[in-house]
Amino acid sequence: MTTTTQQPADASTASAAPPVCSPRTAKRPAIKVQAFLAKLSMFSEMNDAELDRIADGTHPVHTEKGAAVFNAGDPCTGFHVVVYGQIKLGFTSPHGGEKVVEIVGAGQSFGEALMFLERPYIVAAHALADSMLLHVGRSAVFGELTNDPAFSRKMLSGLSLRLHGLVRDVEAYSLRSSAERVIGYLLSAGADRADGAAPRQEVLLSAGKGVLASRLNMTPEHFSRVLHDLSVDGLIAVEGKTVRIIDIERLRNHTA
Amino acid sequence: MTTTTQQPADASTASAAPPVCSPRTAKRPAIKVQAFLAKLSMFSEMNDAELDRIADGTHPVHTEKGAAVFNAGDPCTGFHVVVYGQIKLGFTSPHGGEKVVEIVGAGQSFGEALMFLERPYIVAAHALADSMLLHVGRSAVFGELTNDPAFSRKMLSGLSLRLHGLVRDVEAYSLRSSAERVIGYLLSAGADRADGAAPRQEVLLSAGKGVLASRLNMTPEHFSRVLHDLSVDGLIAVEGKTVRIIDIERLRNHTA
DNA sequence: ACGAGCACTTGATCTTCCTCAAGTAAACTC
DNA sequence: GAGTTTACTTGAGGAAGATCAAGTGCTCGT
Repeated sequence: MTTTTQQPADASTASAAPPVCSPRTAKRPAIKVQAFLAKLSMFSEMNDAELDRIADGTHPVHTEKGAAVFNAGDPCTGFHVVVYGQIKLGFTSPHGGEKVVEIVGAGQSFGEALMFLERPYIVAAHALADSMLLHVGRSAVFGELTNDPAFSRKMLSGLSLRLHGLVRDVEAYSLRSSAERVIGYLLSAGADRADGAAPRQEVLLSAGKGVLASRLNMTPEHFSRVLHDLSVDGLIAVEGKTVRIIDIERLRNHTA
Repeated sequence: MTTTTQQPADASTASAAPPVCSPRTAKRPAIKVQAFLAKLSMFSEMNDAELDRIADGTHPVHTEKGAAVFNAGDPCTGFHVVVYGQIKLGFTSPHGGEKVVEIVGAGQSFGEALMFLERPYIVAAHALADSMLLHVGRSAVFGELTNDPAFSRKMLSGLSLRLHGLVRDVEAYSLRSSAERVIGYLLSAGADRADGAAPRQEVLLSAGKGVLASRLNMTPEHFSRVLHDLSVDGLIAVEGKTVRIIDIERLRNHTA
């Protein structure tokens, strides 16, 4: 079953489906759902039949920049995978403030945990860029869980990894200064693409500075100042959205 | 629920406290381990044979007050369940600071996530009181996962719940003032025992104030001051380790 | 290209919370 | 039951980061 663009397989029941289904069926990038899913570690060991069943419970969601994928309080009917684009997950406080918890890019997924808890979302998801997601329905996932222990293991690993990341965030928020958090981000963002030993010298900021600042638990102003200070000290050079790391050793050891 | 002093339910036989003894050998009746495990939601649907296999991979761990169950960097060979006592999970920063991430009481478990990731611990676990734990070995768990989908689901739910709690913590740390975090703690600790609608009037602090302060991301001094201020405003009354909630409505709406 | 709007920067001030330093009360030893 | 340790409180001062208020420079739409 080589699928073309997937129809909202279950549109009848999925009244909560985002309103983004375009009237013109024609020219969306026709991606092969199974092929895409198979590349995710979560589904990597599945055979064709399983993949087909998952794909049956999957439907595409197109979200334009700035639009919400879901809001806090919405019921959770499955989880999302980013095909292309970028999504931010965050809280909005009653007093108007916002806190970005996670920035999710292509190939990453979000919302699994809520799916298992049968609770409404506590964060909102907004597109930072025009994005295409796949929504994988809960029942498809639950169906495979019951007969595929390897898949269960993958899901457990995925959830554990996320938990681990969150604990590391808590550690950073609690006992690291804002400058240290910025440095930590730069180093890890630089390490991402590092092939071999040395991290990259040029880091492309993965989102706007305001969004990153919130992700790092600080105001945009303060983020700007930290970047400025690091530049003055000759540790980095900021050119728009790219940061060149000048002295990685001193950056690692920096304390202030 | 969150009582500090816990009865050593069955310490009678453990007078000389043999540090480790297999559940199967006669000294500590095997039946007890299974019976205890069966009460945990994680294992609640298991049949006797499964429970026996889990119990086979389980051994008791006695930890006295102040001692470490494990430290950051230690390899993770399974997860722990608290039979009685109380354990704190936390980071120690290189500069001497400490941040308590979680306080774990009887009937609760910890360390599952690391078990799935095959990574060393990133937090340390210390006993806040003389405690007895059960260490459930990874291979016993993994064995049951492969042939019990219901168990997998339970583990996924458990992990999801923890993730959810952590996200709520991040929200609290990010967009709530310290006074709001204290109030949130008091209300949720009070809600624990609430049968019916109204939360309890008397809250027994689940740990020492210093530990709680760290859990809530503030210094002991600041925690003390917040409690003082709330007392002065007539919202609560502090008597040692118990806090009487005087005006719950105003407490809920308190901002500052 | 033009202006409009948005994202980012920079500066001045203010708040929250931490740090350091005693002091007091409760708990544990002997 | 006195002495010591540990836990908590209280006070004064300070530092990290937030807020408010203008700027400046980009991007984007027409």
